[in-house]
Amino acid sequence: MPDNDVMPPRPSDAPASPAGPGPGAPGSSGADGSRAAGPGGQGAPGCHGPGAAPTQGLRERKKVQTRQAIRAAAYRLFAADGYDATPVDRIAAEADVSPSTVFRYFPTKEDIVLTDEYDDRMADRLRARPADEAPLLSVRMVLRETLSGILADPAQRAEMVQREELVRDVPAIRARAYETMSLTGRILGGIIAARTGRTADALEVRVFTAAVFSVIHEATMFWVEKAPEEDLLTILDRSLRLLNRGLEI
Amino acid sequence: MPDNDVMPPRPSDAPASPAGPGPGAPGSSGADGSRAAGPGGQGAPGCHGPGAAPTQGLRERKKVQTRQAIRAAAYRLFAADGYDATPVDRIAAEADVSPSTVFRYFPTKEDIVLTDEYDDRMADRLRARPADEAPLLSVRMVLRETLSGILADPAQRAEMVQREELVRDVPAIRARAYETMSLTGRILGGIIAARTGRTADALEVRVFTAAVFSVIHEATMFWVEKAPEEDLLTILDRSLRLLNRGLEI
DNA sequence: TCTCTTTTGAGAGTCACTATCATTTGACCT
DNA sequence: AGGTCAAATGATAGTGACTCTCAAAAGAGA
Repeated sequence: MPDNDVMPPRPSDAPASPAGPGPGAPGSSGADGSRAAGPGGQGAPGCHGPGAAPTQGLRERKKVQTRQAIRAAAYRLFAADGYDATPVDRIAAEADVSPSTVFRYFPTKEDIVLTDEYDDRMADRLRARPADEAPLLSVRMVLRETLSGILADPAQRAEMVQREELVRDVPAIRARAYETMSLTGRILGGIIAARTGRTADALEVRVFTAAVFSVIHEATMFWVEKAPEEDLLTILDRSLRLLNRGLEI
Repeated sequence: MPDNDVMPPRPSDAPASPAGPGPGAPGSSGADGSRAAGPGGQGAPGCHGPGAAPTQGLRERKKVQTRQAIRAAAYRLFAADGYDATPVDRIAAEADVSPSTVFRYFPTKEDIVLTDEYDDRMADRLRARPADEAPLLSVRMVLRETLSGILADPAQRAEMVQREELVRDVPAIRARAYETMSLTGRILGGIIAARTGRTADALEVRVFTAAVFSVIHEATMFWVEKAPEEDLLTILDRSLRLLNRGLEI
């Protein structure tokens, strides 16, 4: 049975399994390969110089291409006509693939917007922090490391802003964003648990990750809604420090 | 222009309005009238004693009846066959109304499960707390007052457990639950803001409500998943105290 | 009982998604 | 080159949640 390398897990899978993420790694499928997938992003799929060894086989490169084409088409149409007014069929037409192919690459329309590639990198960075550091401080540092890279690159920054605007404006996307958040939270929870000698499903660990991610989300929303020119990192720092102060406001 | 008294606001409404809740109160429509709407709940729609004056006209009473019938039918079928395996048409048939009527009463299938009637009461109780009390303590007290009432009544408790189980198991419902949460958060935010001399959309206020509600949600999930016999109030207290300690774990 | 308004039901349509199957296409081997 | 196999694609036909519209039914008030 083929079971399609291309297909990430559906949100409606595993409806009643309280266990951690299954063998088929959730979150990012790592298949993207190149940054700057945004509209017009020319990226660098295999351009390590003229005549360099191709990164992978033709098949793999085409998959990355198709994925980016669909995403770029979608972002373009969403920006022009709005999310709800853009049927998947039109995205498929714009990306020059069949509707079925779109669903093969992205299990839901929302996932075209919400495929997070940062989770793995953040998890690695978190594991790299000293084990005796206060968990909340570790999170702040990791956030700083990860985001400063993204915000520095105009293309990545623009894509992030557009995505957060969609999160802000479209209920369906916002809803999935929460879900993604709590999934990422589980990864974080595992790391924090290991470090503080608890199990990942201990109440304290879950409360910690829920609060942290919810605050990160809210701070990001504040940023796109109210202060897009201000420094996101500053806003996040203010927010997480408030959390660290026990929410004494 | 009729504009249907029965119809609560859709989740997809107001896609780009960053302003607070509009004039048409979001959250609960207050149309339910009686508690214990769960399966078999006989409640007390107008039973203030034999021969007492009817609460309202026949029309209003029928609306409440229909609403409860749909909800009861849905809960029954969801428990028997599962949420995804139960089409709205079958709920309509079971409740003996047409499919269109179901959608007139509940804008989405998820809303059949997630109509919160507690928001208004909690908001009132929060406003009643002394203004100089620490916000987080106020929230804890309000939660205690509200929940102890619900948990004491077996019918209400059973309905709450069933609802939280659906939130736990069904991604679509969980997603809407987050949305409901952040909507309720806005109400809370308004009250906290007024009390601490800020605007409702100040970063500190938003971070506060986001953290609080997310923790309440996570603690409740912990309760249904891990410790349904334990006291929910104790779990919530532990969680909110951890939050108050600045998440030092 | 008559009229007005609200509520309901019926029907057709849209769109996100699923399942299936034949066709194409890159990968690998000789 | 040519042939074989597995994987990716496209076309087609569903299902199910919703939306819109309009005519019939039923409570409210005179």
